[in-house]
Amino acid sequence: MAWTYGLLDAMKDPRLQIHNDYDIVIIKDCYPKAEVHFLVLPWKNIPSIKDLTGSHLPLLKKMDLKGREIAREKGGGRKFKFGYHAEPSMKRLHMHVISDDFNSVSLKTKKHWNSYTTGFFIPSEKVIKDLESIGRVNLPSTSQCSLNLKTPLKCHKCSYLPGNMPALKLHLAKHVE
DNA sequence: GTTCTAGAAC
DNA sequence: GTTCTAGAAC
Repeated sequence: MAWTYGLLDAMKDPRLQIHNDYDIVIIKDCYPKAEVHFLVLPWKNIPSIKDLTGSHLPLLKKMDLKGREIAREKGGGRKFKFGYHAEPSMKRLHMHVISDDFNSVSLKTKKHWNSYTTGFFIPSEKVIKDLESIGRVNLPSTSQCSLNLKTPLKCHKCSYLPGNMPALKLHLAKHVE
């Protein structure tokens, strides 16, 4: 499927690049799911989080550090999440740098929501800790991933349980103000 | 990953 | 009748 390789073109596009050096690039997500949403990618051909080993630690620590730096510089004081999807749809390892308002017209589905707010989202710190301790990332199983994505909607900041996506989006607006 | 839309849910 | 979601896309 051609669309799974979309990020390989996007990361080369200077119009999307926020930062670019010899081993990593940071781009704006083309369909941001929050007010600020960047992707940190290595130039090295690492297809997915499943391919990571201890040898990637220096690179992952740099991606983490640069991601936090960009969030500080471009985040306008917003709070951020840093991490990876357990089962990404697109090729090339990419770390999400996403502001925790989730205020975006591109946030449309339950899958979108649950991919950032359940165990489907693997924080960057955990990826690094797993590689340091066991030399690989301990990921949820395929069935655990599927359950995470189908979990009933829940607000990430309070106990509110929205009945559907429009209700969630109305509720999120209250946390922003 | 998105777009589109049938039919479920209300 | 309208809103919303889930699944196909050759």
